[in-house]
Amino acid sequence: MATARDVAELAGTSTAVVSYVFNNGPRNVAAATRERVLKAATELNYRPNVFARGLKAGQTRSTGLIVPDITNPFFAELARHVEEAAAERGNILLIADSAQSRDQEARHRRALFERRVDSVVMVSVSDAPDISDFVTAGIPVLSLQPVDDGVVASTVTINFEAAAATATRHLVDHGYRDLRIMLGPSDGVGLVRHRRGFEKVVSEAGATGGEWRSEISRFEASRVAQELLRAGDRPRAIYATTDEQAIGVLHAAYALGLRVPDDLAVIGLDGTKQGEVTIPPLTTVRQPLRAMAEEAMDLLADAHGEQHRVQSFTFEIRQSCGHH
Amino acid sequence: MATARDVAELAGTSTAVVSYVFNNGPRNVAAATRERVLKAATELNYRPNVFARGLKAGQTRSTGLIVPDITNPFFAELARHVEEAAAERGNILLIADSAQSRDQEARHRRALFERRVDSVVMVSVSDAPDISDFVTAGIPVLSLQPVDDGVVASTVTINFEAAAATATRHLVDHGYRDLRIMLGPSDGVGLVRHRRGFEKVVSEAGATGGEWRSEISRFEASRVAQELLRAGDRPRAIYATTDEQAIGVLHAAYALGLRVPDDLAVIGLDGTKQGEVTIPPLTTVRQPLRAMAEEAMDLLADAHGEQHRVQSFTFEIRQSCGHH
DNA sequence: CGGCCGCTGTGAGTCGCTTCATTTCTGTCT
DNA sequence: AGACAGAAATGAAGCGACTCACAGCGGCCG
Repeated sequence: MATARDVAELAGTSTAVVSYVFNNGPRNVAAATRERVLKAATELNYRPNVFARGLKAGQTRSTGLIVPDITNPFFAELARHVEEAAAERGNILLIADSAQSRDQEARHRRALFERRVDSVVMVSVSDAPDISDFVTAGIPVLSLQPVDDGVVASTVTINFEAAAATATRHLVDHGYRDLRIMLGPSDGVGLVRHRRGFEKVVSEAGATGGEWRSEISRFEASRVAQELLRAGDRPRAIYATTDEQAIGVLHAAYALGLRVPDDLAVIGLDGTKQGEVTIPPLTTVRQPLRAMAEEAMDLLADAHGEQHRVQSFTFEIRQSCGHH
Repeated sequence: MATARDVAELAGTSTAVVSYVFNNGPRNVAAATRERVLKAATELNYRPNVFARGLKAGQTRSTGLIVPDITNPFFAELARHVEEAAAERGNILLIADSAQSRDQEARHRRALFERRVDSVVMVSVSDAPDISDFVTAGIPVLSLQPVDDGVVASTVTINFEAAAATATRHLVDHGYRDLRIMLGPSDGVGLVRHRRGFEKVVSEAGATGGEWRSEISRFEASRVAQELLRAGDRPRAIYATTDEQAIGVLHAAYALGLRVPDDLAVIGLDGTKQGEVTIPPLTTVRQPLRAMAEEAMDLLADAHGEQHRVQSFTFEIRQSCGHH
């Protein structure tokens, strides 16, 4: 493995110059010298050793991403966007999957910390993740989901209350009077906002509401929804706070022989691409992942204390809600 | 951030001893001293600097994983299993998503190389990825999909020819006589094996075969399948060489008003969990991801030259093929 | 009682890169 | 031509952990 010294020797110069060339500074290098160095580097297939660099410079040009469940396509898409945004800014992204487990998440936090990532983007399994290690080490953390007060992290999110209200209003406006909201398992701000948006619209419309909780997985959501739909007072419409759960609801309806949207309207939230090819295609509130990822990386790069940004969502009407 | 020197001072000893304690060797440390060191380390929240360690030791206890498309749940599940297998062996996993792009894949290979991963697990976008950097640097590479001759990498795969034959035979045995295979876009050994297994069974049975090609995405697969199904000589059964494509076929049928399995039987290959909640649930050949991940990490740890291991698949019969 | 062995502990060199202080070079102005 | 400013290049000092050669210290044997 070639080192900077090898390159320097071949180019007839010093390691300092090699470093300046590869980092575009902090000193200037004459064009001719730069050429020689680059040529020598190519010839030797030289790559700066990340460890030596990280050791000396104290920064690693890497960002960590923690997602609660990489098998959920929403988080997979999110990872892709964050990766791209990081790459555009010259950073590499370390993706860590918590597999829905708080312990795994904690393990990953420790691993990222030890690898001295410059910053962390996270969607935690919980609403109040312990990020004190990062905070005391001065590593900025940004959450792409609302977090409880007391968690010192910036956030980039959509307005979930408005999102829930939009979806619910759409259902109400099209005549549905018996609705349910399917919420996630944890009890934080996120849940509160979803519920508020839903209930406000329901009560204004004088409709019937009600909530169900499920783990964020299509499998659990299907199980829970089957219970719900088998019960006597089956609702006519369900708003699920994630697409993953909405897909479970679609399957539950299928399993029970109910037709969507004729017997049951379904709306999700997230806006993954796969909503286009569910059966039937899923009406959903789309989070602007690309823009959120960009803004996240920008905020982390500047890192002027805690920031909270709200991005706007779009409502994608497809067939599962019955009115397109 | 506390260093070994800080710990040593607090414990009244030298950095060498701190190192011996944290690595259990290579020198012995008296029990009393070890205690003092551990206590000091806890007090200072000391973590060995990964970069200093990696620089000196030349190994990083990290493995890279390159997948062609993390939004494909099969690869997401694969990533999770490989991550677990790596963690059990004390390694951390760096996940890289090629996003179906050869360029991205090349970029990730470079990034992993620079980060001096000890080994690489990959599923390439192509059948003959250029892994010469790793090879010349002595970093072992293992592919979880068959690769063309000339690629110096170990492999852990199932027998695709047998898998295709099993699925096809199931269709033939249940009376289907007009079949199609949906293959992926690239032209390597993988494709050849799938095709061979399919065609052998088709011709033995005197049935009608035929092949279609599609990108590995449910969206493209749906588009391609809609063309296929709209044509005059619509087949009665389709075997897709990935679940992702099979799901696209399911959607294509839905979009055209065909019922699965009554009008069209569908079988996939991969065996992701989500096949349980597709509409209808998907019959599929399951790859033993957990076992494959374990064996992959074991082979990479021992790294005795190129190895090729074949694992056994299972055939999961659900409703999409019409006979359960 | 001297010599030697084995067990602990220490100091310093090393990994490859970045960067600062310093030297060397180039070219312009008087 | 001499002086000098500014640019370019260099050498060397770290960054933090690992590890080797070596020193200190008992204890045991002859």
